[in-house]
Amino acid sequence: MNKKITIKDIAKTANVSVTTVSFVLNDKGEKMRISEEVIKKVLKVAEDLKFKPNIIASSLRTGKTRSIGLIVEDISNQFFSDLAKVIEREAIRLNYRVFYCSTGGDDDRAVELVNSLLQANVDGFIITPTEKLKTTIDRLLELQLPVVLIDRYFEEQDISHVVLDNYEGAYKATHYLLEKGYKKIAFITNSSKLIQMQLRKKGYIDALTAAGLFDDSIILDLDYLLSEGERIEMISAFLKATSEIDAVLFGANYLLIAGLQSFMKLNIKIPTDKAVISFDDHDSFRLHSPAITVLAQPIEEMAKKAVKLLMIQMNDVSNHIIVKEKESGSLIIRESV
Amino acid sequence: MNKKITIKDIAKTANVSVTTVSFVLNDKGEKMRISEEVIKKVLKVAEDLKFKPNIIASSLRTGKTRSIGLIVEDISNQFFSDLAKVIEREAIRLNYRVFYCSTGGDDDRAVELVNSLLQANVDGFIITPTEKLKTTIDRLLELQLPVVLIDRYFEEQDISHVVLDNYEGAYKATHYLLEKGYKKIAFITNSSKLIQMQLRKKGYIDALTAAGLFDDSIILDLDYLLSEGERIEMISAFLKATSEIDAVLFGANYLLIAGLQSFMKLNIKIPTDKAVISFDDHDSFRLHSPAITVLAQPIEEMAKKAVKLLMIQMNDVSNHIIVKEKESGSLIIRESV
DNA sequence: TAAAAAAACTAAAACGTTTATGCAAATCGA
DNA sequence: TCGATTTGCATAAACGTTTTAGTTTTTTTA
Repeated sequence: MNKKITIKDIAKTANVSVTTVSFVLNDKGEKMRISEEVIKKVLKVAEDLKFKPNIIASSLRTGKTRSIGLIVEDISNQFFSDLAKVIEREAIRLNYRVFYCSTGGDDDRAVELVNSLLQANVDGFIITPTEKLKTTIDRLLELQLPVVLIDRYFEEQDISHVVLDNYEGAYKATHYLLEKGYKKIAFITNSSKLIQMQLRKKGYIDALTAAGLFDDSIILDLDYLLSEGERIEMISAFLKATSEIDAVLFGANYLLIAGLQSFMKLNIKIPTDKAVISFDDHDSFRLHSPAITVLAQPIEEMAKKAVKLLMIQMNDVSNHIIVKEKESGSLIIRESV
Repeated sequence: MNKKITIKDIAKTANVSVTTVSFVLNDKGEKMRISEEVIKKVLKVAEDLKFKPNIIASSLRTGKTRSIGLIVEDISNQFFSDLAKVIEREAIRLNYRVFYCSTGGDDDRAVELVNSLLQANVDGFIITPTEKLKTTIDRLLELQLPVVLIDRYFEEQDISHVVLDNYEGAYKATHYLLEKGYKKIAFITNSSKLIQMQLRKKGYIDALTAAGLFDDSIILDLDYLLSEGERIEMISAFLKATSEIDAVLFGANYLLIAGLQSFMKLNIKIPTDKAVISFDDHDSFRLHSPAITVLAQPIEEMAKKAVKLLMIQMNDVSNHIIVKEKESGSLIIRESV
């Protein structure tokens, strides 16, 4: 019906060239010495005709799509969905759209997603990397594409990232348990080689070692790809085998979600039988009785900062500015300790 | 460095025209009577040069972007993030990318998001509409754009949608409470005029009316835009004012999330003091003790069906095929009744 | 007063595809 | 055997922008 208005139509009705229209609409009117008068006329015509620029055409010419690719581990995990929500909001505010995808912790899938986003010509990436994604990310860096990692990074890779200060967080949480008099503190984590888990483990170990209470037999490593049922099984088995422990630190929210079910199954009472702290907050943890003490990540700040770092790279084509942000987590004390 | 390979490059090295290359790569070789021999040669060269088509250029010419817009109410609500996860997976499987956005229940924002996606030239929309989005969606229909609504729809609008059978679900849940002997059953809902809430309410009312037990003073309507704190306040006040009720049906997961905190505050025990059922499942509800009985939506099926209905419309340019799907919810009986 | 510089625009190429149209050579029909 | 088809490909226009390289007119300079 009412066919699309193009800058050609504007040019025609305003009696100027498309070049002029383009300059004006891109705010380059002054720089290109288009007269005040013409600028006003063009602007008015564009308004009158309700002109909406064709982003595709613009993208083809400029190579920019005003879209960013967001790759997280699992959108149905509240930590990531909260993160995604803020990132999306910030992006839209800056007139960027976001393509969202979940890796599910699968390396191959992650590589595919990167390739897919690459083909879609996204202008930049915000990525929660999987274990072996380093070389794929190296490729992006070689292509000079803006990338910021979030939640985790690779030690040997020079790249902008924003992560929790996992070491400090784990140390703080463990120390809090020690302070409260717990002595046999277990750590349930995933077997990921990724830095964020390694640092959490290190913070835990160092805090215990400092207190002379470290015992490496009470650390449980679970594969990320286990089903929830399997996780519950394995945690239950672990708890049975280590009945002497008096507190448990969980390395991620989905681990405690399984853990709580194990506790229920084994009829272990929190905090009387065992104290509990988890990384990452979650609706379930607030609502649980007793409410769970957590080491919460400042999601809003982290998301905002990630977008900011990405924009810095996007606006600075020549130099690849690298900023490494480490955010401090906050121990939210509730009733589980 | 290694500049982008285009079909022009392929044409040159294969000694054919770009037309031929385009035909071959789009599987139109046979139809366009390109010889077997040439087809093979072109394919080989494309492979050798590791050709990746430029989607933008293709989009500009064809008007198709192979992307869909997904607008949900709130990605950080588990119901929607679960939905989004499946939709994304299905879309990628079909070689579509998805732009994801949350309305936050805000009409103005929803309109903006639609416009933004429109400008991005998405090929189709999957939308959880807000209250006043009907006319905006009408616009999409006029533009002959594929649209499917999910979770809710407008009664007077002829459009594909996939929703829960909310009436049946509410009736089933209420009836279950009646069966268990509860007589004063309250309903806590949001004040949305949207059909899905109205049907839930109707199912509830009809079930009670059939049992001769309907009392409209024990329905609590809460505005969607209230903060969680305010919701807790209002639910608490309501529970105090209506101490005679012996069961509560919650119209959505986020309402029970507030409700559980009210129960805790008022020291009301489930299910001894009051029985509880909620729409939508949630990690917290499984983990809660007692675990909450819910009317769960078949998210996986709904998401898959939504994508399927969208694809039907996308592949059939001429006719706007309308399919209205009503999925049956399942009452997951746990310990809160 | 003529040459140089500045101001105010515009023509046309380019981005990488898709596709309508064209055209020569080979095949067919009568 | 000669016009009509069919086969097998190529030319070039088109999608809607952005941007380079002009061009014309006006103003400044010397």
